[in-house]
Amino acid sequence: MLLSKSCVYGLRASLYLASQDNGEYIPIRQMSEKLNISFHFLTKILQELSAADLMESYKGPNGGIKLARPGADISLMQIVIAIDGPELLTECALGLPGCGVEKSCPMHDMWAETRDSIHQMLEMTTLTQLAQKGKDMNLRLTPEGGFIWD
Amino acid sequence: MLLSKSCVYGLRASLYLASQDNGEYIPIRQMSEKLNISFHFLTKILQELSAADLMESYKGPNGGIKLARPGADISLMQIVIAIDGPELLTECALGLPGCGVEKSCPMHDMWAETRDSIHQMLEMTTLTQLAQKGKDMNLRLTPEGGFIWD
DNA sequence: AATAAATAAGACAAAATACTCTTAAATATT
DNA sequence: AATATTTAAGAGTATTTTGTCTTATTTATT
Repeated sequence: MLLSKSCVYGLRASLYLASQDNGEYIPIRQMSEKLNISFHFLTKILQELSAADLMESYKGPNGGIKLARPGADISLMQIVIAIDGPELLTECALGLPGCGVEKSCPMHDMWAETRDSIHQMLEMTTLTQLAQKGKDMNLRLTPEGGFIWD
Repeated sequence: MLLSKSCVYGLRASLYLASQDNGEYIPIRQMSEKLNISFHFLTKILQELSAADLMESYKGPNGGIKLARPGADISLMQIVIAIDGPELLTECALGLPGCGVEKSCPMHDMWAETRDSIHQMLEMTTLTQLAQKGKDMNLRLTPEGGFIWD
């Protein structure tokens, strides 16, 4: 499993927000129902993203959550690091502490390559790119197969 | 985290065995001490690999475990699938069930590419290759930085 | 036959992750 | 001011993963 479940939920929520007409706050409850994610659990994840300055929340009626910046300025990498931390891109494939600093493990080089391609993928892709693609091609963002409208 | 801890332990043990003069059974206790992995936990993992016909065990004095086939005929992929299952190579990056069969998620294409490069890496690499590399270059297989001898 | 060395198997415990529930705080509306 | 709507926070539960411990079984050696 590449990403934790929390991280995957965070990505889906981010894409949901990036697909909305931006500016206004979206209630977490609405989003949790659309995306089929437990409301309280999603709230916690979004709090992490807010703490990382990727989202902003507002309490009270008409409150909710929104992206802190245009989706074009937020990469998938930033979401992943905010939730799962940087370990995916730093850890040894064989879990050996200090691998690479002095001695490396036998998988070091090949894993560095593969890790780079994962890094590239996450770094180069913005929320807006994927949101646009999802809208244009009517792709899936929910378990049921819908995007943000249905 | 790409691979589970069990899987990483399984890979390290496999590389340890592939680095030995082949043929004889290696006691699990010895291996667990060298690799700094809990003996009973490692035993369980090796049982999974035995069940997958990747290893063979023998009870009693002079017993232990060994590769069921030459290390050159066992890829990292086989170890990974035996322990973690095929999910890494089949699952949707956003965890959406049925992604790809009818509708795809917005990450589908890019994840398919990255996944392929992971697949390639694991499929193309054999235990013997890495064991040889480890011996030749005196690389790290233990937390302390040693290979199979020290 | 007895003993010792090894894996097999299963119960158990601890830790991490995933998820739920309750109460508090903020804010708009009436 | 009162009420309703929303996030914040923290306690609590469930599940999965990781790790430990005990007992049984197999087999070589004496």
